Amino acid sequence: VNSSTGKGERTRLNIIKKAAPVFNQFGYSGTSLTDLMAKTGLEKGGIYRHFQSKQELAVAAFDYAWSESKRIRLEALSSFASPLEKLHGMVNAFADKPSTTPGGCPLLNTAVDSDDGNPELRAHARAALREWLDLVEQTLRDGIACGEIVKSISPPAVASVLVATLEGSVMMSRLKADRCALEFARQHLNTFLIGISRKPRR
Amino acid sequence: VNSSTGKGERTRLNIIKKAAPVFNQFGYSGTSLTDLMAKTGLEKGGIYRHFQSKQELAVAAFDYAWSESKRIRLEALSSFASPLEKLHGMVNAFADKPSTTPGGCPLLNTAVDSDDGNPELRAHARAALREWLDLVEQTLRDGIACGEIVKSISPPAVASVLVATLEGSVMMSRLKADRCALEFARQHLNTFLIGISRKPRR
Amino acid sequence: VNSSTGKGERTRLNIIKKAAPVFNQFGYSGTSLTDLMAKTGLEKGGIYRHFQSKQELAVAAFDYAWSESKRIRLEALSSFASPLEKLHGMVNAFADKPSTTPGGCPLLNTAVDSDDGNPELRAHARAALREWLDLVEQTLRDGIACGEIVKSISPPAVASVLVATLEGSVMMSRLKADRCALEFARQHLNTFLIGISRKPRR
Amino acid sequence: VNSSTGKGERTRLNIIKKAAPVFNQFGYSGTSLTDLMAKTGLEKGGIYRHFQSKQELAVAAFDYAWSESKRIRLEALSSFASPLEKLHGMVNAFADKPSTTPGGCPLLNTAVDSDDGNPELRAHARAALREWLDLVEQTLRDGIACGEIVKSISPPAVASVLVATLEGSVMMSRLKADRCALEFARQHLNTFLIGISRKPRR
DNA sequence: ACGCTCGGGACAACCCGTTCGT
DNA sequence: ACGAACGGGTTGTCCCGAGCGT
Repeated sequence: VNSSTGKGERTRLNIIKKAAPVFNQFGYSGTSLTDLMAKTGLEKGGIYRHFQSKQELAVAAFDYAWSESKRIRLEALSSFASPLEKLHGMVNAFADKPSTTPGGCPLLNTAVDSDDGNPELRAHARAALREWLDLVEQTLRDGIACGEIVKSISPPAVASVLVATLEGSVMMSRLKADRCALEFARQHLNTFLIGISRKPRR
Repeated sequence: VNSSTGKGERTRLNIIKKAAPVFNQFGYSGTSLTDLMAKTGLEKGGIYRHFQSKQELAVAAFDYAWSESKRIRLEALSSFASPLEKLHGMVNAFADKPSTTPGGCPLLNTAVDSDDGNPELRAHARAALREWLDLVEQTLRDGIACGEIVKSISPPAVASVLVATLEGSVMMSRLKADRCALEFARQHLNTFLIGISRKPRR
Repeated sequence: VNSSTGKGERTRLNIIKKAAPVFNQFGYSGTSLTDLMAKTGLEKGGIYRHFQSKQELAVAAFDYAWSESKRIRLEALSSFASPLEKLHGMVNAFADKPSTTPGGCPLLNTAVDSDDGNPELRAHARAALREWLDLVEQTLRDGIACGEIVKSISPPAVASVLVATLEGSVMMSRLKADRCALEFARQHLNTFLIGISRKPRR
Repeated sequence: VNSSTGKGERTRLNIIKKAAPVFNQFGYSGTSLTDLMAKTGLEKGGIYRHFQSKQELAVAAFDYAWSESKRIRLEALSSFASPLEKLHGMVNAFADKPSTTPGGCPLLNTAVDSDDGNPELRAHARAALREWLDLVEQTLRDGIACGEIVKSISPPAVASVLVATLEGSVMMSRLKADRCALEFARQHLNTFLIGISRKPRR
């Protein structure tokens, strides 16, 4: 609750912080408790005191990784006042640092990884996507409301395309081991955003 | 299919066909030989006669899944003559059947799954992406050459964005368990393609 | 034995004690972890907690078996004061109980068994042989120094022959399932030792 | 039966020749059919046509290796006329080439290797030892009969010691990876043989 | 309360010796 | 003589809980 909680709480958080990159890189079934032991410096018993199961830890690790993503990206947005600028900011922030945690975007990774079983993890990934889409949609609506963005667009559709393009690009960039795809996406989306903005009459 | 192949070859192909969906759904480390035994109806020894390792089988399964994807999508394209129509056809074919193999797009899944180790698998995924991008780029260039598409666009950039948007959308659609994201992507990309086409003078 | 050792240490030692005869009887590749599980009463997880691999356990088991051999034989020697008597004692002790561990002499067995690969195990067997030869050689030199043994012999040569005769005999006795070869060796070596001793003048 | 038997017989012999060194080096349970396939160039089915089981092949391989040993050593003896010279010849031949098959003396290896189960193999090893001892004993008796060797020795005892010393030495030489032990044994046994020979009166 | 030591047992991938149809 | 399949074996790792010491 408060920041200076007991030792247990600190250990728990430490485990999560150390575990998050591992899960993000190797996936749920690709990560073993032995890996986690090595990273955390704890023994299995020490880990299991704080989490009832590997899955519970994986969920906590995803939540942590995602909250870090949000924190970093929202920070980058705080300096912008107008909705349109915020949208450009989102695109640029993502293209600049697509992976806030080693291993790429936690949302993409977890979504793909939990596609089979693991509904718990999947639910959290779904919530994360929902959050992100909501943020974009709301910003679009704000832009429409303040006259920056044309009324004719559908916020859910635009938000969906924007997120999809970014996520698809991060996959491609990682696979090709270059940044091209992300740069192409950045340019395309920025141009697209200008296309849906209301131009001042002359 | 292959007419004069021996029994072994047929069994090998059968194993691959049965294994491909499993790997595509559960990932490399999420798929056990026991799962594969159940699906193929073979014992372990029977499987290991045809593949030296799980990894070799996984690679073969990916190659098969990807070749199926290509076959199905290229079939859909054969009826179109003009490059622009082909591009629309690609988008529509993908949006209509994003997963030619149970579990979603093999490229996306394998790219994310093999992000950690498994460089062999990764190399094949990379080659698949390269193929796809090449196909789109070439079609774009054909379109430019025959005057259907404006010269100002950059084929690599457009191809990258197109693929990224589709791949990102399939991830989102699967995660949300609806088809919205794919439909939004289809509409967006079709509109975008029209935007880069040369309009006949009136 | 060790008074203030933890439970783990006791378990580890117990595994070694149980494993030593099995390895000695069936050899390295002839011994399976399943055999060891049966003998120790532990599950695989319990065994692998204390040893990183089968090989590490095999090495520990050999060391234990050899140290037992030394202990038993050196005990038998403690009552003798003169070097010559010690040498007779060694021969007799070996002929009386050639196998301190079920399965025959660990040195012979391990030397033959590790002849192919398994350099780790081989190194330990080599060290054991070295130890034994050193002991005999030193005793011979002591005998020469105190005038019990003629100066003309070569301690390394005599030690080598003595050990070889005993080891060869234990192989033969086991193969023939009788004690003849050992008795012949005992008699031969005792006579030989008398032959190299300095007789008191009359 | 006759020398120019059919193809099957030749293949069978070829398998044995290729298998013998492998079994001799790695032992019965250390040798897999896969190893044998590699060495013989045959498939499993091809091997199993000629032998009902791995054990049957191992037995045949041992018999072959042993018969080769005998052939080579008896060849070396043919030039000597007197029993005493024959005995010296045996010692020297063994010391010169202790391993007629890669991996060391088949008798020693098989005796140690088959100490556990594998009574079939053990029986053949036992017979081989018996043969060798018989040969030495008979030569000793011949020496006594023709007056070359003193009557007071016991042929079985001397034969046993002679064989034991050689076998023990080959183990030691292989373990130490030098030839010392064999040379010490050669010298010791030759001296010993001189010691039991009847000296001409002066 | 916390963390570690110890052990369990199921399961991992992979290889074994063997049989049989062709 | 091969090639296919089998089924149980191999070593080793998995995730997890019980219990001890701090």
